[in-house]
Amino acid sequence: MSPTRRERVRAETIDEIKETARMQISKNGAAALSLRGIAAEMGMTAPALYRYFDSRDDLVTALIVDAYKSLAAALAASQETEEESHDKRIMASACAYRAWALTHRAEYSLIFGTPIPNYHAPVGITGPAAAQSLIELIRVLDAVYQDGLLTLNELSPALIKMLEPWVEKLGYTGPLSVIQLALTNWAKIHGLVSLELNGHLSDVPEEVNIGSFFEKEICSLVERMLTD
Amino acid sequence: MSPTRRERVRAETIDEIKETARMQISKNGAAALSLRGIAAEMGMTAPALYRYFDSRDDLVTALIVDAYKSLAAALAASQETEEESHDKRIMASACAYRAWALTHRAEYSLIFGTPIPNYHAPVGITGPAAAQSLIELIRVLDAVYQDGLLTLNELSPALIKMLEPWVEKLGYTGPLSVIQLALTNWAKIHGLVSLELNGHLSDVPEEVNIGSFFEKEICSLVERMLTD
DNA sequence: TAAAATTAGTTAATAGTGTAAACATTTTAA
DNA sequence: TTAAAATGTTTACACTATTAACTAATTTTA
Repeated sequence: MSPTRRERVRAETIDEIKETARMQISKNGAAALSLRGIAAEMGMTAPALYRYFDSRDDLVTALIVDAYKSLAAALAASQETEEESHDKRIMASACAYRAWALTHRAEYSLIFGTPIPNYHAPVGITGPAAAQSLIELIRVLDAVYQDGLLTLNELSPALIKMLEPWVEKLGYTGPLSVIQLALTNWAKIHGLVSLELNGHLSDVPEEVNIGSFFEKEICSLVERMLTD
Repeated sequence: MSPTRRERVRAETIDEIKETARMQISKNGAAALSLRGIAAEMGMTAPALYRYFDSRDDLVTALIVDAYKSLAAALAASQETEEESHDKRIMASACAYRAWALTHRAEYSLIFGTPIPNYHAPVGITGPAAAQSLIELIRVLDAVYQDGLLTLNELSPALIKMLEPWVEKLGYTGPLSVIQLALTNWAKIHGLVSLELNGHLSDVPEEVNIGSFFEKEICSLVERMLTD
């Protein structure tokens, strides 16, 4: 059944609230998000927002879920290419991760930054959303594995025990070692991007040179992963 | 000249304020820090704190500088050992980084988390403090370099341009390549620790198994860095 | 030692914040 | 047309940082 008029304008209002919130976050930082500010910019009063979100935390949770979806989409889009070479595809994935972070700072800080005052993410909701992004990173490595070109590690019992919960969570049926590689790759990429975005790599955050630094690192990361 | 009585109790009060702040941060998160809360716990009123810090931001800055000093000290302490083998010393450094992060969550989130609402770190003050920590990471690698056991990379002109500012900032006179290795190592360690602390690696943040995951990663990181 | 100056605290007030309750208005459905 | 549901508003409360004005204690100086 098609949505009624009322449902449509309600959905539009929700989108407007979230969009306004994202603008405020990218302008003043995630923690400075203010319901009153959002409402004012929309020509409403703050309590009206409670018709759409039960609390500020609920709004933040919705923003986080959206952010994960957006990141997953960006990663997926990076693989929609004719390119066959695995190393280039991995590189594209890593660069897409960094590019998304640089162009979606509000969303990035929502996901990976220190949470907002007194906000505690409901893992039941944000967990699955986060998994979607990681799955995209795994997909790329899985393709390499399918071609028999991935250097698999031997896993200690302790490692296996830690990785096993991910199997179910991600719904990935390949070897645990692929998950392990995806996680460590993610950590390295994330480490670089995180330091860059928080200004720990340079006083001039917008330095172009960091891009080449990043690419070189991903390059050597890829080299060590591929057999041939 | 020895400090007067007044200077002494003033210093003690400042310490008490900072200590109370750290407790609040580790309890409720960095952004939830409240001057009123601190004052209440100390049996004072909030405005009295302004005799000791010009603003909440100034207090935060002081806490950040303290945190960097504490991290640098922990890293330095990890090297005060009879152990001669380089890989074990590097491992000790990395583990000390992680251990410090796990045991000083308040300080860690102050340094590496998303900044507090509307707080902007004065780089002139926090920058040098941050450098102190990085220097400790470099020191370990420099020892390897001095023994001629470090695999040095060739640096592209773009990379050199990015790394050069660090030379002056850190006061390190060895090859740029050592700085590059220290930075990328730091990024990888930081990536792992950051994901772990923010609960991205597991639903159960206190899982012991993550430790073995971390150690295995640092191991292979070290392997690739040492020649022979 | 007495007076002056500095320091450390207070209370009161301003301008923000999220959120709950009560009420009014508009839109939809019977 | 009437009842119900949805969407607002205003008001109020308990928080937050910060400033100004004032008081009391301490230290310094004459």
